[in-house]
Amino acid sequence: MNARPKSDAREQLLKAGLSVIREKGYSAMRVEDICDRASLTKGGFFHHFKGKEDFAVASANYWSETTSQFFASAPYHQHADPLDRVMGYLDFREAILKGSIPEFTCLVGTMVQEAYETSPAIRDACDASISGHAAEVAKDIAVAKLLYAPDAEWTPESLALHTQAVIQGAFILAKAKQGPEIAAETIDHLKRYFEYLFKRNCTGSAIA
Amino acid sequence: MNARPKSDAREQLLKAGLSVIREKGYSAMRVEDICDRASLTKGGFFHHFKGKEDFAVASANYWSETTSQFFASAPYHQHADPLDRVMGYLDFREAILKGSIPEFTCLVGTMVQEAYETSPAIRDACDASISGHAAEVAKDIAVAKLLYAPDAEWTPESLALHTQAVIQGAFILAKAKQGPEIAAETIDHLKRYFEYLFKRNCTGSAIA
DNA sequence: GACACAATACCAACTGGTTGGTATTTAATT
DNA sequence: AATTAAATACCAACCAGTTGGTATTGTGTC
Repeated sequence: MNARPKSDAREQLLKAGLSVIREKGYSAMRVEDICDRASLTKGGFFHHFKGKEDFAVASANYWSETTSQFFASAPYHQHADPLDRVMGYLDFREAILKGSIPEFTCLVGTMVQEAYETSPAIRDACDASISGHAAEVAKDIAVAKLLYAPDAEWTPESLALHTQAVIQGAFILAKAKQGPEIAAETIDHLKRYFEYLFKRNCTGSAIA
Repeated sequence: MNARPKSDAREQLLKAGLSVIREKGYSAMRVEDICDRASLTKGGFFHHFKGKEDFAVASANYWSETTSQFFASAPYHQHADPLDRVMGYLDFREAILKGSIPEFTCLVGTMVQEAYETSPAIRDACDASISGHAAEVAKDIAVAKLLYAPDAEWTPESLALHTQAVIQGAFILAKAKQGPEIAAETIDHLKRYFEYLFKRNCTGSAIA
């Protein structure tokens, strides 16, 4: 049996990394912080990872896996209409702004700010995570565009990346202002932009 | 003579801080990095600042001063029409995405991500910087709204903060993707949103 | 204007706690 | 027996902050 319990210590370490890095950032994270939270000693940590940077890359990849599963199982995918799926995605992003700030903010958005100049490996892993998620969103946007805004001049890819930028920026504001309220407001603006783009504007309903 | 050169060493230190923190972040910044770039020794550093955290707060405040002067002297203020000033601001934000990434990205947006949990003093200084700048932008937005969208349901304050969120998020994408191009694209989306909000839409011109 | 005196600005060397990483050993699994 | 997983103990480098001292500048006093 259990040919691959695969020692869940590694996953415990990665889970610990997600929370520590989102609290303190990558540089301020100490290897011992991770070990403490995972109830492991340093010897164990260095058995599973080559070093701190290697761990950060693994954390970004683990983040990509867990978040893509999380979004893949989200309810908005059930809508038949692609625009409903897109707007459902935005509603979902807003709805999950719950709990403490480290709980709802983005690991890779935090980490890339610290490591983009000093660690190409970390930067690439963060970029892959953000761009990969954006590409998923872009799929629904592309189909919705064909249906509702076929002649618009923007591309689905750039709109999906813009969406990620808004969300990342919302997290920065949430951190500065100590709460998710402003983040939700900025996603509201993004939703209004989407409504305009997909021609639910010009009916007079959106503007008072 | 020169009763108060006021020792420009302090300002040299602060200037060094702006570049080092934008390159490596706050935690990875070493006091000696600052000293090296300012051609000073550690003794000199600790003469001017109580410690690293105190320096970070001073850096955020220095950033607020220099950027507010920079934006105050920008050409877009000369427009008579408030909406022209608002759109000019966005054009200006896009136009200054030049040079290397540490040169055009935001000090306080970077720093608050690292320090929001661990240093209330730094967080507050970063928040004051972002919110203060947003408040300046909100002034023109408020006047433009009265003229062009008086009944719209959004507030000038929330739109100004949304604008800062987009810009901060654009910086994160620029860091992940190693260049300003995506940042410019996301500001293009923001400009399109503003055109919609201020009723330059509904003419069919924006959408092919 | 000369002198004492005090404050400012800065430097070079040092300290001590922190921390990423290693070497060695022990326990479990196959 | 061999491989993997994890613990204990340790090290060397790093780095924020300290100390003690030296120029330089400003200020009050005679």
